[in-house]
Amino acid sequence: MNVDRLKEKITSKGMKFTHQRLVIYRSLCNSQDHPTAEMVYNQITEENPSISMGTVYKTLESFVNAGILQKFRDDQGLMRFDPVMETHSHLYCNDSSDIRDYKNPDLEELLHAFFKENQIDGFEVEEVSLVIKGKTK
Amino acid sequence: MNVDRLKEKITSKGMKFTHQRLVIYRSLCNSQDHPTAEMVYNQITEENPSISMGTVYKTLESFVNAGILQKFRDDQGLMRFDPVMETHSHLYCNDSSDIRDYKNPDLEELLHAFFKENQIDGFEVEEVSLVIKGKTK
DNA sequence: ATCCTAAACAGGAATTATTCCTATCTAAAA
DNA sequence: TTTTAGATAGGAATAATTCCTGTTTAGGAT
Repeated sequence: MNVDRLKEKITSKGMKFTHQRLVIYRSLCNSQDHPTAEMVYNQITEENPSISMGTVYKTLESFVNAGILQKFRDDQGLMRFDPVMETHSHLYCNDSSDIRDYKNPDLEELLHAFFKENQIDGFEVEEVSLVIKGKTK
Repeated sequence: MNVDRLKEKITSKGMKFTHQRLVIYRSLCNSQDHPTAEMVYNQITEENPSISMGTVYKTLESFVNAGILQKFRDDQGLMRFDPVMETHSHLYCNDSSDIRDYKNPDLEELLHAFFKENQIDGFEVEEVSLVIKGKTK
């Protein structure tokens, strides 16, 4: 994604466009590994040594609030950030800390139909996601 | 569950039976709210003021290793402990930090069949669980 | 029943992800 | 160009969890 499109993404949500936000958002868009705040910091810090850890945290949180990123917790309790906004599941590798994306519309359809059919007493389902654990082959 | 059955549960896994383990395991068996280590500590500390926080953490971890408890992370990154060992899902209330159990054999069957049918390239599924978010009605 | 030892415990220090605080700076509207 | 609300840097504070060490104890052996 080029700078203009990154800028457009950021400003379209009413956020000021800053160098820090560009760098942090670009880092996420270029990564496939659902990085933690610290991973983002390590990735950008060589080219941008003046960007502080606090800014990374605050910026990631702002992106989540603006609807540009999703966040979730991994097994170790670390917050992970994900630029893919569509509904999808994650594959957790039991042998490493790898987390891959898994998207399957059939599965979503299946689950949607299931919970429409099987109402839960005293609970209104709003969002269902899967935690899939296993081994990379 | 009476003391003898609690003791049997603990010793059958090759663990020494101690007062601390009894109290901590009993607290979990009597709770429905998937408590954190701190919640367990608060629950037992009035009757057992000499049990330390470190012991609560270490004991819960030992139970998990022995296969007496399950653990998982909630949205806030807190470790939650669960005496229900069978496969089941959790309902996360969006308005509070409540987490309820949800068990449905049909759903498990459905998911099992789905992943048998839909192999994932380069990944071998070992365990699937659901994160269900919504509102308590 | 007593002794012995590996394991468990209490208490507190250390670690670490994350949040908070505040003085300074800057994007972008006027 | 000026103005100012919001963004940032840097570091202190917080909080869940782990680690460390000296003491105690469960339960098998004597």
